[in-house]
Amino acid sequence: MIEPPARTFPPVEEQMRILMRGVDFGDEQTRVNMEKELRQRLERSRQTGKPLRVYCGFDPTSTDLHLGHTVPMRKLRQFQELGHEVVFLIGTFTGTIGDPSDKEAARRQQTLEEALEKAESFKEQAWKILDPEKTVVKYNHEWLAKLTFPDVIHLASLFTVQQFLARENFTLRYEKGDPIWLHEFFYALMQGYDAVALRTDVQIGGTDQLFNLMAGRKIMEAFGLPPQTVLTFPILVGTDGVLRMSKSTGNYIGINESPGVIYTKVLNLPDTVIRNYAELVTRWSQEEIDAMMAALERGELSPQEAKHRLAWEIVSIFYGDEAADRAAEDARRMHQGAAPSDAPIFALAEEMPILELLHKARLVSSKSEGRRLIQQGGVRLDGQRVTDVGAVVRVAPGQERVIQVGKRKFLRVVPAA
RNA sequence: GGGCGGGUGCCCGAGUGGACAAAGGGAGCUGACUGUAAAUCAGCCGGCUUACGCCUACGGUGGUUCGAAUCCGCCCCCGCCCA
Repeated sequence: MIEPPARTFPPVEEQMRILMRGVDFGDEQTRVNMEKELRQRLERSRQTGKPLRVYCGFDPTSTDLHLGHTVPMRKLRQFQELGHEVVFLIGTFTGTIGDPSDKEAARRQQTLEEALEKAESFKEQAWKILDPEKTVVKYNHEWLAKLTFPDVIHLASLFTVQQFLARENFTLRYEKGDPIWLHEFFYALMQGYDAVALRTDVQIGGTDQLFNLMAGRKIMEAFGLPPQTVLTFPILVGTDGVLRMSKSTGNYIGINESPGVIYTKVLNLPDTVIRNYAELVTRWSQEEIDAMMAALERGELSPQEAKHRLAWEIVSIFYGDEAADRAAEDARRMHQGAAPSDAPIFALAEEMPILELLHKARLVSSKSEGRRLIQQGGVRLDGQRVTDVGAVVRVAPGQERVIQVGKRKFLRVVPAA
């Protein structure tokens, strides 16, 4: 075993200031305890020159990462920049069970193959935030799938049923008479065992993960390891302004979505979530955010304007300033009924009934839907409302026509080469 | 293992032989209104079709019937209570 060369780290208090920003436990005592633990760990690491090992797990339940995922990832990035060792853990095994933490019902199970496939795309997207050179990627099926039944029984024996039933999401389902499958209890055990397998110093996650993170501490102790320090963060609400952002509730903003889509989704957020977004997904300092919120309060800044700033900032984080400028301009044009610059283009070889065109261009999911939309006045061709369901679209050489469905869907129709 | 109650469209949920593509609510979509959103009002909301209509659908499967989400058999699954 070769010892890695000792590193040097910034002063502990400087690290603490950066790392504790945004941390929220929902419980003051926990906060005090964890802050103290983290400080001790940082001090020791500074003395020994050994970086802390920090991790956060992400279950590959969909192919795309969204803004909610980026909140803990940005914290990982901070650890990374301070010189610590970051593990980007992909829950290839936990993802097949489904985390009951945020669910009123059990999540659909998937196969390991499906999870592995999604893990690949996760990894790629993660590099928009994390430094790939400094990140260790791990997959938890590598150790969880190898546990034997006695191992699992041992893990299970560390907890009581009451401890699990005390969790709100289980209590609610229990009281409602909704099924709670036994395997759902094992999620926390698996996540806790990840911490053992990784010999981790710090684990971070959303506040909804507190139970799972604490379970990890208990399991580490049972394995004779010092319990990990846990840091939790507020939940990013979704585009509905109420529920936690997640793909399954459809209220998400994917970091792989086009700049235009991200920009307009942010613009359409309810006013009430501006602070939540400003604090969790921007690069702004606390002072800037407080100033902006104060200006909003005094009516000096309109909510629309604040959301334009947010939208620009968020697009800029993932795509750069230029793309953010373009997205802002497109949003303005779209509001006036013009096609945005990134509207999809459809090459039309010969004239085609509009219903077929809408369907082929995937603006509608069926011809019936397209027919209804036309009857309701929801389809425009070059700004003119289409009234005839049987209308035929043709495009002259060199010409470009614009089809608009509803307020937000645009299509540019050009002649096929 | 036993008793009882259930499994309906994206979700919740009504429907117990024909009037059922299936009440109602939510979500979603379109239009009007509005400073975006929300709220409100109106419409739409399985597919194919100009339309008449046709096809697919009420856990699975096999029956009964002119006709089944609805009745019967078998199977699978969930909840509650008992063991």
